[in-house]
Amino acid sequence: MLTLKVINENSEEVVRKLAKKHFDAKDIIDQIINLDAQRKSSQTMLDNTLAKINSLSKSIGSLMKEGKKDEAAAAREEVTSLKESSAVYNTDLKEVEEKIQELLVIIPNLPDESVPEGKGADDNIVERSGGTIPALSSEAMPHWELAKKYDIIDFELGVKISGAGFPVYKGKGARLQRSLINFFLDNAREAGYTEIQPPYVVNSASGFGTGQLPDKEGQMYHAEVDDLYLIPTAEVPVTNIYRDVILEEKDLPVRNTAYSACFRREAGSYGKDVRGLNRLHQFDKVEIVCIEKPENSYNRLNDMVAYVQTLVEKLELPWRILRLCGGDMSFTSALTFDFEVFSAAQERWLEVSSVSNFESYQANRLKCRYRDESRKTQLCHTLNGSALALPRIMAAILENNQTPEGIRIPKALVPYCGFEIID
RNA sequence: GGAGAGAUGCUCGAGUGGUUGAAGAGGCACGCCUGGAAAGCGUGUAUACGCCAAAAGUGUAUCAUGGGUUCGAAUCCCAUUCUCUCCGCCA
Repeated sequence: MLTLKVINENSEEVVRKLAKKHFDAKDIIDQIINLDAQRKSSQTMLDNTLAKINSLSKSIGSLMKEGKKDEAAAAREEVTSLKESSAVYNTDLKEVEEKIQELLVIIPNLPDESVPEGKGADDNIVERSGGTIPALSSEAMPHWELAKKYDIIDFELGVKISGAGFPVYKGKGARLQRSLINFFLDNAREAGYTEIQPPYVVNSASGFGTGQLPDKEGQMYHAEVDDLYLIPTAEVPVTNIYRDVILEEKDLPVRNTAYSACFRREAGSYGKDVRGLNRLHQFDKVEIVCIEKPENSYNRLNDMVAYVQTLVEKLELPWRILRLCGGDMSFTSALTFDFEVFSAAQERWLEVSSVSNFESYQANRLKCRYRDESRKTQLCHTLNGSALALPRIMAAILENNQTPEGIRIPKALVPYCGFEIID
């Protein structure tokens, strides 16, 4: 969430920037500024009252020692009445703080100046692209048919065991999955990321820290008995490592990578988008998470994008990078680059990675700070990206590399798989 | 799951109702000392929010978390969470 400081000091800029996300912030910002003024005055009143109570209480102690019982009793009475008013101020303060919080939480992050105007996916800008789209024969099959033909992914079996969106990978399909995970983790490690194995369920404080709660509660699986949430991405546990943490400047940048299964309810999705591997309730992903000094965060973002590019290149997939427009960006992001690979039989671009700079928006929720040169604490910037999400990579590999003899495995993966072809 | 013990600052650790934001030790930082280092000596060492134009300063809150008792709570009471020990179960 945004800081009160930013809202108070740059309210016009905040409203202007949020317009790019098609969020009309004028009223909310005004409300917050008013509430914040109330908050300050309530706090001042409360503090002054408490200060009086404290000093009177102390004097009672010494009056009792000196045997001045009457004076002590008088002080006691005064404290009693002060306590009544302090309770009122305290209630006021809590109420106003809650209201501010409720409003802060519904304001999206400010988009960076470089974010293009636009309403939706059609307005995203292609930054660059590479690879070649293969020319497939007219008998080319989409990946869900290939999966059946070679018996490597069983969607119906997943329905039987769990439900739609929980495929069962078998034989070379399962091995290819495992190979991709190792390939991604090894590449990340070589690029300087520290490997983390996080929990796959998190508490609500973690869900709040990264922004899934309270607004996206319906998108997570919730184990109610223990009040734990299945993670929708490793971003949640890995970023929450740094919740309520003050880092030293020398600790930055933090660069972590983690593999996890990801669980998403995907309530409201339907149609061709969800066919086959295109959208699942459980899928595998390797994530990269960085924490940076504010002045370095956009360089870091570029590094992360460049790194993800090396992955799609090594996998020999046709790829493109999109700079998301204001209307297509996530709530919490300041700047996002999406990676898409072309799935040649479906003839569609599939999003396989989303790399974002959240600036201090997430860090403010997390209370992730660092001590700068002058030993002052200030909010870090957080960034993350998929590197990469497996199912759509799998879909593209299967479709793009299909031949009459079978499905050819990209060279870079062969050492991981132990086979060159699925036949 | 059952029984018991516990949770204090960066760490260890004292503190069972009244200048305790918190003794003492260690660590760390800076300074002195030294040719340099060690030792020694000295100083400093939380966070958040208010007040103040700002610095200086100062107020409030925080001794796991949330409530309660009291003029006053790290200290007493209740609930929750977590940790440890023993028993049970177990990949």
